[in-house]
Amino acid sequence: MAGMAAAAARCMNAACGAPAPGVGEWRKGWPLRSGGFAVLCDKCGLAFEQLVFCDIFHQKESGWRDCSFCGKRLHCGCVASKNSFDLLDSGGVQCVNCMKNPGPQPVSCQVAPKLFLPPPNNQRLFGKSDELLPGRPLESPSLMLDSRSDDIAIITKSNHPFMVKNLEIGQSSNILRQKEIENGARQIKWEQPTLSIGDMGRMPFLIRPQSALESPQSQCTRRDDNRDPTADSTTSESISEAGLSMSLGIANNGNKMEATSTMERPMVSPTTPFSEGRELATTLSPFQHAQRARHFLTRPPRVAEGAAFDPMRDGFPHLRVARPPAEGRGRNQLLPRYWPRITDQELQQISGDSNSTIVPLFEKVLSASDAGRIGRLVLPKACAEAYFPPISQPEGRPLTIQDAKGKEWHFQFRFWPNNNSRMYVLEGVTPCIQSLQLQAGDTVTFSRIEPGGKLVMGFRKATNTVSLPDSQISAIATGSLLGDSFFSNTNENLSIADRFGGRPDEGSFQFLHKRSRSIGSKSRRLLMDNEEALELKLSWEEAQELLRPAPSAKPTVVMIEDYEFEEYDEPPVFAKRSIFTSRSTGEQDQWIQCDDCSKWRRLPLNVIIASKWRCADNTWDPKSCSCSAPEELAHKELQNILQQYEEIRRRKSNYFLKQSIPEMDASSLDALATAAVFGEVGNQGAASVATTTKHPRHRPGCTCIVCIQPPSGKGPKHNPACTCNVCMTVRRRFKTLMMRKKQRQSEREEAEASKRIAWVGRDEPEGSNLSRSPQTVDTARDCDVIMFDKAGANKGHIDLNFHPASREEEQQHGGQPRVSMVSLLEVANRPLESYMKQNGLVSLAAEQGSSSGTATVPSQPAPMESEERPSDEGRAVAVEQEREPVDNMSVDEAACENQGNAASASDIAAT
DNA sequence: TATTTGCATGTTCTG
DNA sequence: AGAACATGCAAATAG
Repeated sequence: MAGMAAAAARCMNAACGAPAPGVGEWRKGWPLRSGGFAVLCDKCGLAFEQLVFCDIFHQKESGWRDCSFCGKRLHCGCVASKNSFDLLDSGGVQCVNCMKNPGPQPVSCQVAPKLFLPPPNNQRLFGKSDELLPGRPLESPSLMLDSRSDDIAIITKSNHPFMVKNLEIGQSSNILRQKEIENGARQIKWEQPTLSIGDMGRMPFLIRPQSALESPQSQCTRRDDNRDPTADSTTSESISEAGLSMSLGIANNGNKMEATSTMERPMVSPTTPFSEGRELATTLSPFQHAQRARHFLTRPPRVAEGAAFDPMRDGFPHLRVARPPAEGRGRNQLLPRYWPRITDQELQQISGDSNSTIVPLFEKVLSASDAGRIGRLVLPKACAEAYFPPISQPEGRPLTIQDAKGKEWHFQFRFWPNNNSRMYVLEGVTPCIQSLQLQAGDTVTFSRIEPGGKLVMGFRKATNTVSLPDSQISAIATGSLLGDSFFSNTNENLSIADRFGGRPDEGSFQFLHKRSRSIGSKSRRLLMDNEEALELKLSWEEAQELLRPAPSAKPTVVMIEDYEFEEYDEPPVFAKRSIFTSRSTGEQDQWIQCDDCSKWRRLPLNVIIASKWRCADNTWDPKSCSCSAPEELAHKELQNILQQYEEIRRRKSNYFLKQSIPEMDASSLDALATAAVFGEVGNQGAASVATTTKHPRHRPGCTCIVCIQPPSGKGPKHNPACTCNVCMTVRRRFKTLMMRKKQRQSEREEAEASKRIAWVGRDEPEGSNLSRSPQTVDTARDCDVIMFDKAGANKGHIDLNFHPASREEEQQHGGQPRVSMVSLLEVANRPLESYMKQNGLVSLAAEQGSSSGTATVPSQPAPMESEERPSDEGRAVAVEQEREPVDNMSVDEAACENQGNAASASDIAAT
C-alpha cells in the first residue's frame, strides 16, 4: 500500500539513520553515473544514493490514484501525502482542493504540493525524449518543473499533470509509459501552434493559480476532462503546445484571460504570464529543457491573494518567457535561447501607457565581441530576418531603437556575406552599451510596441562577475560540480534563478559554457564567484571523509602493475566523524566526540562508530565511560588538535578550489607524485593530525601512499634523496607516468608519419619522386617519399635517408627502422648534392647507369645500394674520386654523365 | 598610431 | 555536415 520502500526507510548514513521523512526532505541531489541518484539528507547533510521510497512505478495501484473529481493524480501512499487527499465512501479519492471546493465546478488542482527538488544537473532526469519514451508512443510529453515549489509535473497529452514525488532517475520514463498505458496509448499528433482559448485555459502549468486566471471556458474544458480524461484528444493534445499567446490586463483586476486566436502574435502586456509549450519541450536539449523549465515555470502573480503584485516587494520581477511571434520573412523557428524573457518591470517600463502592447521579439546574450569596443552587435540571423526590416545590401539601413527609458538609439542594421549566408550586425552600439553599462553576459532584449511597430530594447544584467579560474568555468559548464547555489544572487534576475534553484540566466550560462571552451587565456572571460560552487563538492568530500570500510570486511589485496590495492567485497559504511592523531612515538589515536557531553574520548584506531556515540558506549576505556569523567586531553591540547583538524579541512577546500576533478590529468598526478616525494609524507611530530580519509576503502590510520598524501600545505618533508618505501613508490609511479607519456607521444608521431606515408603512397606514382629535379627534393613531403622507400615498400627507389649512424641505430633496434621526423626534415632541407656526396649516391647513379643503361636513377634499388656500399676505406676514396665531376649536377644529369664513366667507376670499385 | 571596417576562420550548435 | 556565430586579423581610414 504505502509506496514507501522499506529499504529506503532510513537515511543510508548509518550515523544519521534518519527515518524516511515526509516527502521533500531529501532535497539536494544529483544523478550518479551508476544510474542512481545521490541526494543529501537534510538531517546529516551526507550524500548517499537514494532508494526510492515513493516508488511510483511499482506502487502504481496502491500508491497513486486519480482524484475522482478533477482527475488529479494523487499519491496516496506516503506519509507526506496523507493530508492531500480524502477517501470517498463511493471509493476513489478526492484531492484536497476538491474537498475545499465542493460542487459541480471541478476545481483545478493546479496548486502543487511542495514535494521534491530535482537534481541540479537534470540531464538524466530530463533525458532525451527517446530515452523517456522508448518507442515514443507518447510523442511529446513535457516534463515541467516548478523550481520554486520543488515539483516536477509531467504533462502528458491527456493533459494530466501529475506530480512526481521523489522521482528517481529513470523513473520518468516509467511514469510516462505508465501514463501512456493508462491513456490507451493514443497516438496524437502534435500540431503546430494553434491554440484555442480553451486550450490556454487548460494549460496545466504549475505557474497558474487557476482560480484567478482560468477562463470559464477553460474550466468547462477541464470539467470535460474530469468526465473522461482520455476522451478529449483534440483539445488535450494541444495543451502543452507552442507558445502561449495572451494578453491580460493588470493581473489583479483581470482575472480574465484574453487570448489571441492564434500564435502568430503573442501580445504581452506587463503582467501577462508567459509560458512555453510543447515546442519548447521538444526543441530543447534535455539540459536546456530542464533549465528552461526553471525559467518559465515561475510563480505567477499572486492575484488570488487579492493584492497587486509588486515585483520589487516580492523580491524579484516576474520573468516572462514568450515564444516570439512567428512572423516576418524568415518565419524561422527561433532557437529557444533567443526567446525573449522579459520582466514585468521591463514590460511596464517599456509600455509606458497602458494602451500599448509589447511584443517581445527576441533577446541576445552579449558576447565579448558584442560588448567590446568594436561596437558591433551580432544579431541572430533568424531574428534579424524575422523582426528587423529587410535589407538587401550589405550596407543595410539605419535603425532606431528605443530603450526602456524612452531614449532613442540609432544603429546601422546591416549584414556581411558569410559562407553563402549572411551575418547580421547592429553597428554603432557602443554608446548604447556603455550607457546601459552592459557587458558580456548581459542580455539585450528586443521588443516591439504595438500599435506602431516601434522597436524597443531592454536589457538584463547577468550574474556578478568575480574571478574564477578556468577550471572552475569548465567545471561549471559541464555541470560537474554545480550546486544550485552556485550562482550568488546579487541582482534581481539572479535571485529569481537562485530562488528557483536554477541558473540565473540560461543565456548567460550558455555564454559561460561557450566561452569556457573557446576563449583562450588572453581573452577576457566571465568570472564568477566560486565559493558556493564548491558547496556541493565539499559536501561530497565531507561525506567521503566519513566513509570507512565495513567493520567485518576483509580486504583482498590485488596487484595491479606492481601496486597493491585493497579490494573489499562489502560496501563502505558511514562512520561518525572522528579525528586521528599520531604521537611523536608514531602511535596513532582516534578521537571521537560524545554526542551528549561533547567531550572527546580516545578510541582504538580500528573502531568504527556508525551512529550516535556517548561516553557510556566507551567500552574500551572504563575510565572514560561516563560523561562525568574528565577529558583525557587538556583543553589546550584539544584546541590544538581541533585547530589542526580544521586547518586540514580548510586546506582541503582550497585544494579543491584549485583542482577541479576533470582536470586531474596526468600532469596533476605528476605534481601529486612529486608533492608526495618532496612534500608532506608521513606524520612526524607530536599529535599531528593524520589525513586518512582519501578513499572510502582505506582504513583509519592507513599509511598507504594515497592516504598519507596531504592535500597540500605544511608538514615535515622527506629528503629528496630519501629512499623510504613511500618515496620510492612515488618515484616509481612518477617514472611510469613519464614513460607512458613518452610512449604515447612517440606512438602519436609514428601514427602521423605512417598516415603521411600512406598518403604519399596513394598520391605518388611509383618512381615519380626521383624523376624530379633535385631542387624539388627539399620538402618534408619528399622526405616522406623517401621514408616510404626506406620502409621497403617500394624497392625501386633510392634510399636518400641512409645514414651510417641511423643504420647502427636500426641494428640496435633489431632491424626496425627508426626515423626521427626532425632529422628527416633536416636531411630533406640539405642540398641534394651535399647529401649525395655524403652518402655516396653518385656512385650509385654511376653503377646504376652502367648496369641498366638508362639515364634515370629511379629504378635503382636504393636500399640494396645503401647496404652494399663499400665500407672499406679504399673503396670510399675511389668512389669519392669518381663523384667529384657531378657535384653540381642534377641527379639526371649526373646519371647521364656517369654513364660514360660507369665502366671505369665499377672497375675501380671492384679493385 | 589608433580606430574602423570587412572578411576569414575556427568553434559550436543543430538537424 | 552544414549553418550560425564569435572573434581574429589585415586593410582602410581617421586623427
